[in-house]
Amino acid sequence: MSVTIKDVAKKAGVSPSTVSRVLSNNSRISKETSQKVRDIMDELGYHPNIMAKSLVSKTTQSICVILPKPAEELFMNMFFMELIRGIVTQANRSGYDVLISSGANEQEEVEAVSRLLNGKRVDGAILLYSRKDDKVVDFLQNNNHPFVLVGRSPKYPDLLSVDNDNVQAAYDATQHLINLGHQRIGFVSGPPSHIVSRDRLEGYTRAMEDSNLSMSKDWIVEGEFLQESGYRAMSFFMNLPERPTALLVVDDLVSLGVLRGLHELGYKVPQDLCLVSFNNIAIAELSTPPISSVDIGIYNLGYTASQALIQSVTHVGENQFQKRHIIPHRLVIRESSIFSPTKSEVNTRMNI
Amino acid sequence: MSVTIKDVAKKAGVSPSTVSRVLSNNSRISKETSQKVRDIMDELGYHPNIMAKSLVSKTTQSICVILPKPAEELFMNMFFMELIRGIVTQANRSGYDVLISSGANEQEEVEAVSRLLNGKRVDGAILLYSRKDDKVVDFLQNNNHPFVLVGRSPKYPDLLSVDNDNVQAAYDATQHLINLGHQRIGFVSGPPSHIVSRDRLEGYTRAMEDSNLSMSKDWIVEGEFLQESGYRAMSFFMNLPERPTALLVVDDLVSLGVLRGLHELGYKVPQDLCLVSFNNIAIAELSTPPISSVDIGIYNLGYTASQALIQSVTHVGENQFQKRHIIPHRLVIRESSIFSPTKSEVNTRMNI
DNA sequence: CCTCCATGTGGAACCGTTTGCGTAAACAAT
DNA sequence: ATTGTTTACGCAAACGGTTCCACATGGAGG
Repeated sequence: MSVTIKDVAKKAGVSPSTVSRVLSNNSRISKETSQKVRDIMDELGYHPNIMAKSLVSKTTQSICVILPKPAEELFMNMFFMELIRGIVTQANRSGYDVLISSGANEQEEVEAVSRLLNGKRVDGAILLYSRKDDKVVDFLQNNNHPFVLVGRSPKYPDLLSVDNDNVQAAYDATQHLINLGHQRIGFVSGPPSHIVSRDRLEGYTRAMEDSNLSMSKDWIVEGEFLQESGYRAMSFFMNLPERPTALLVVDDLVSLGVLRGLHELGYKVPQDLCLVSFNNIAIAELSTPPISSVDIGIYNLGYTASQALIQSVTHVGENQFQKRHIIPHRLVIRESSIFSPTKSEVNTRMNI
Repeated sequence: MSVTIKDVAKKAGVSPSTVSRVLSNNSRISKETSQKVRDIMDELGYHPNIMAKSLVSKTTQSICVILPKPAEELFMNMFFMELIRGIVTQANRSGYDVLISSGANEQEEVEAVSRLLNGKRVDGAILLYSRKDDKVVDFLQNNNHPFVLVGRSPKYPDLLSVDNDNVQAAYDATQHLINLGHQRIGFVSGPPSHIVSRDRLEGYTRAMEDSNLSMSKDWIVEGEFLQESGYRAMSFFMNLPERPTALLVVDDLVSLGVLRGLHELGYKVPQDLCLVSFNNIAIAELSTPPISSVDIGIYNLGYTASQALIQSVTHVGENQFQKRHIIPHRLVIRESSIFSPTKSEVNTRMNI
């Protein structure tokens, strides 16, 4: 049997209400009483029961985050851990706890979220928006539960969301390659159903157009967010009569596939082909050679998502705060796009 | 205002107790009443308030897992996500929720855990045991809260724990190299403060001894669980008058460093040096060449940890169940240790 | 016909907090 | 001396459930 507020009250010779008021030290309690109660609390090892507190306060001081389905596991592992770290750090700083949930399929996800939100176990949810259509989003909207999307959705334009400016990110990355003298730049995209693929493609296209560089359909291939897609894209590009001299790749993992393919065929990066990709997950730095990548601030995405959500649950009703949060990106240049002077080889990249 | 058990009771023309009994369908409620109540619940969209339930039942149906400090972030990202996935999946299957917590330092970790466990927000904790000394472990033990360790600890031998047989794992990996004909096998270890380094070193040593292969101190170098350590170890080994022909590496990330170093110096893997490492995180498969690695079943570690913890909190007092769970490992052989026939190069590995 | 037991349900206490309202005491102002 | 105001605290209801106990009903057994 653990020690309750009543035990403290009794031992201190006051009422439970007084102890409660000491706990939330905003009320008018005399210095002496307050100190005495605090001493007793320490002595007895009192810890307020969070469940009881949230029963009456009608707030749980916790949020949940929905893990995507196992199918997307591989792609998401590094990404998601970083995101969670950001979320948990921010949430804890605001005195909130974070609950992780998942479901084997969309239906299970909805059930899990329903149990958590409707059952008043959490105050709000963070979810990764991936597909164009999402039953979880629909559910949360219909029951108007507070939630925030990581990513953006054309279907739900004015939801609370945290995202990058992927168009600009792709523009910047492409511009980087153009500045290096490249004119024939290919783009390895993801599935067109993902908005992020489309945004990055758009940024790429704009940058090419702005520099009056020609593009053909051959310069653009679509795939999944998987290594194999990169491998296939690579062999497609390298078999072209006019090969590109640089590639913009939608995700680091895909880049890894490109890299492996090139390695197998005996091509060198960046000498034979330059590479820039997106997301800057750990493997970008760790691969051989390290991959230039647009850092999208995953931790920051999580941190900001948590912040936005908690703000919206604590100030429910007030509608004046920002809906869309754009996290800044930053191009991290590594060996895959720039010839490294530490290696004593002939730089042939400019002879294109 | 959400719908409560009383609303359901009133509308159904029964008492709250009856509704409660319908919810936990074990009591003696007539078929018709039960059905009627269920219908009303659906109609009203009733969801039991989890907080209220756990206030009286004194069980929260949730556990927490403590993230290690940011310092270990890099090493842990992929590992931890996989672990969490295992934990969450199992927990959800058992009707439990999982709460993620972290702290900037050990003191903060203790405070977080104290708040969660003493505040009765969670029923138990899962934690990664890393160092030889751990305030969190001490805290949990002293307040005898249910918890399970992922990893093993020589200081606390008979705690509830989930772990691999790292000695055997290293033995198997070494034996694999020996079977391939290697005689000069080096070992790149982690920090000796980590029990996992010591265990794997022991397995390596035993295997070498069992095959009557000579070892010198030069064959064993210690480092961190970082890429740089691998890089340094590589240059140490390659400068030796008598180089090893194969390396056993304590972690995939370290292997990546070795690989990069070899690549820079123009050496080929596995032709010039064979590599086997541990953990089999995603990068092992994705690197060039793919790294042979001992899969330690990270998901399974998490899954089992959750299972063990939940079992121990639901059957508290009963002391008869298993304390130490050993998760099986499995050597995954890839190109880094075996010459791949798909590549048309001369196999020089056996000419050692 | 009376008792007994099984079955189905209601009443009320309780879980550990918070909080609105009430009040006693002390002091200031009239 | 009476009234008003402030300060410090207690009482009790509420939050939304669960569960022990009581009670009514209806057959079965004697």
